[in-house]
Amino acid sequence: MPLELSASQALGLWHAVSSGQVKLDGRDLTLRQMAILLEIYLVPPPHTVRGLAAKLSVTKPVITRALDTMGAMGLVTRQRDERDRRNVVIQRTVDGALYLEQLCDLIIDQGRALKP
Amino acid sequence: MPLELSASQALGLWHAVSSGQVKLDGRDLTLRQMAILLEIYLVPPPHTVRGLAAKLSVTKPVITRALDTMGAMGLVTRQRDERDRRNVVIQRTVDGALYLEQLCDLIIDQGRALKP
DNA sequence: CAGCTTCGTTACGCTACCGTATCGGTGAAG
DNA sequence: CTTCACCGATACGGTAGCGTAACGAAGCTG
Repeated sequence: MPLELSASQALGLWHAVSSGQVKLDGRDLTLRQMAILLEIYLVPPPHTVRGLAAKLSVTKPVITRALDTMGAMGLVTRQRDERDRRNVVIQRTVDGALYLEQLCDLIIDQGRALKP
Repeated sequence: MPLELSASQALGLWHAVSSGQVKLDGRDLTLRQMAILLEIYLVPPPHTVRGLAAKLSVTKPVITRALDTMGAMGLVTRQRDERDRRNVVIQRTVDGALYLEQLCDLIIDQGRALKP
């Protein structure tokens, strides 16, 4: 199910959704934080700090800090891996799912409202 | 030309493009900065600080700072309005157009590559 | 056990953004 | 000319991000 977008549709959609996010949601997630959050929720677990860092080509402290921030927002949770206690497993939360659901609705609505 | 997206397509696209931006482009624009940049390039001029602030429901210093940063990156330029010298007109640049063209390609490519 | 690797986290100095408040500069009205 | 309204920029204190480097805890190897 590939998606064929025109240049106008692509940038128009990005514009509408970005503006909508800025106007509606006070939380100002970084592009990196957004990428991390989506990775956690859209890719099957388990997720580790090291794995996320490699997947996004950023350093580990970037992940740790992002998890700190998004954890304080209630969007994710961390838990020690009991099988290898060096690892930390990142887990999803209800609030995080709700947040992405909201984003999803915004994207779909703005896509539907693309002006001709 | 409305665009009908499924939930999976919407979040998948957002995920792929966000990750691509993080990995490929060193510039880490804030969501707000991105919204401002797209507003400047997709909406017919003239653009003023006050107008952008109102359009995005943010304060004026946010716009001034974003223009400082993106100006240093070469993405936009500022110029006094000679007809009413209180105003500042924000203008597009070649580099800014190239940057958005790159983003556009990324969105289109990732949309096309959405996994079934 | 000692030695080494692999985790995630923390420390450090730095830069950039935030919101509020204020500041010059400009235009318009009395 | 004085006064007032408006626009963008700046100052300020606070917060949060960055990259590099070092750290403690946990596993692995011999």
